[in-house]
Amino acid sequence: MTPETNSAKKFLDSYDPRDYPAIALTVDLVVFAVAGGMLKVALVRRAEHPFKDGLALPGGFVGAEESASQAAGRELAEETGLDLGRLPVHIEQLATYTSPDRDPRMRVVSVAHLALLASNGISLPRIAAGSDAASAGWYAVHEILRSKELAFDHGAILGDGLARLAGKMEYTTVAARLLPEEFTLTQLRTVYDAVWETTLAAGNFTRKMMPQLTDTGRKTRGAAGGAPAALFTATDRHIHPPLAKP
Amino acid sequence: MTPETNSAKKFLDSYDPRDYPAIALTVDLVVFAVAGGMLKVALVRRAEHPFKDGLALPGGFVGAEESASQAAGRELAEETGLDLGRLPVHIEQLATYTSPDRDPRMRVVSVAHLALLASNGISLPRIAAGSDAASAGWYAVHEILRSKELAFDHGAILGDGLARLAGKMEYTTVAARLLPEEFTLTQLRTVYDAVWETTLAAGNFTRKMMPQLTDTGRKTRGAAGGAPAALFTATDRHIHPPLAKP
DNA sequence: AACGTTATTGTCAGTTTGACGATAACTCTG
DNA sequence: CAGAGTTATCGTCAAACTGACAATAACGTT
Repeated sequence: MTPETNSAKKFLDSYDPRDYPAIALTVDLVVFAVAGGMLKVALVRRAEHPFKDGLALPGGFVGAEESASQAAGRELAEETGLDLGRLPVHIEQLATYTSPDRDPRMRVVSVAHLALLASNGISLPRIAAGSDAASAGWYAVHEILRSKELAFDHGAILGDGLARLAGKMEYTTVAARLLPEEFTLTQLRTVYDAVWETTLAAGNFTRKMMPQLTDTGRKTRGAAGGAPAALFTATDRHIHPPLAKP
Repeated sequence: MTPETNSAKKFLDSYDPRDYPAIALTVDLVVFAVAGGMLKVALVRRAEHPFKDGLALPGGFVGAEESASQAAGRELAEETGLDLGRLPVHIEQLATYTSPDRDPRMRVVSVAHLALLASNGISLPRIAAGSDAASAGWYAVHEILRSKELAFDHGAILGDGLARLAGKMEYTTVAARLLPEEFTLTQLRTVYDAVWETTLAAGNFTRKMMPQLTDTGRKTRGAAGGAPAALFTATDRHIHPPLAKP
């Protein structure tokens, strides 16, 4: 039996790092936010080869004493300049991409994470370019996916991230993580419309979601025309039965 | 900025493997099958320290030219002696475990995979112990989870695997991957009962699942009492609306 | 004060669910 | 070979849920 066919447990007992090609462990971030009725993703324009001047997901190296999720949080702060202490961000692991040739330089294993950034639905925080990036900004997700112009396998990762979010919104209240602590049902419906590229009926949406949320008792004031809307908060919860994507 | 805080892309440009601690990339397998009305998982008893004589998930090292999913398929064959060419097996990536101290010997990053082995629901193929294992066999999942006696973080991985399967069975027909190509509705219901630890009502289950499956036109023959049951096949499909777990 | 806009509630027909009974098609037993 | 026991499938019925609206109420603006 060759070393490769041994199990990892046995293998490790006689493992010498110098005998084997090094592996770089990284995280890539799919950072979503909603603005102007559209789902946006944070992308950086690469300053270096390969894929120089191409668009890529922000990401970075996992430190020796870190877990991937710790690295994801740290990179989110560093690479985009977002302050996690201030802004509430939801992060979860998405999937891991291990194809041996996904990076032409060496073997790079990337643990992709999905991050949901809370916003008011109008404006997004400016994001700063990280060390290797020429610039960074927010891009419309559905357009980017159709254009297929992301570096490395980041197009596939972005697609997986969107699928995860769209799916989870059917049976949980995650969509609320893209909104401020308190929000109206219309804001929440806007998130669904942005992610699903749909136009849900307001009345039915309210009837379905209302019981899943917590009414703060307060209402919006000074909206430009129209009745004031009730303000709700949400905790991550299962919707049962799910809200079906049309 | 320290090297660690650079993004991976920049980092790699000046990367020297010798400067950084090596990372072992492995796969762990959560192999499920149903027998005797219970959900079983394939486990090996460890022959070596650490966790000598403890129970662990089968797994192994990812080769230099392999992706994690390729390694998962190879290890499933090698570590358990199952012949994938013959037995139909469904494999999907589960999650990646990266805690720096999850293995006391060195940094081991493990990409866990979920594997569903088709069986007739009665007997399971004997599995052979891999190179590092004293023995290997099938264990009742729910009991193992309650006992919390798995090595490393394999208890958490097994729990995540079960949650993934249980959840996916609500809105897809994956459960059929634990059965032969052709199966009856009662067999399928047995899978649901085993995974969910429930007892679903036969009539309602039939009404709900029937339209999701393909009727072969054939029927079972020679069952020990009772009417013959129609034989169905399934392709991976969404169930809409989902079948709710009680 | 009238008007346009928006949030929320109400209505109603059609669908799905959960509980359970009825029927039909087998094997096994005496 | 005539029950008896089992099992698969279909039928029924009230309750819950959905999708498509209409109706009402509560604002800001003109």
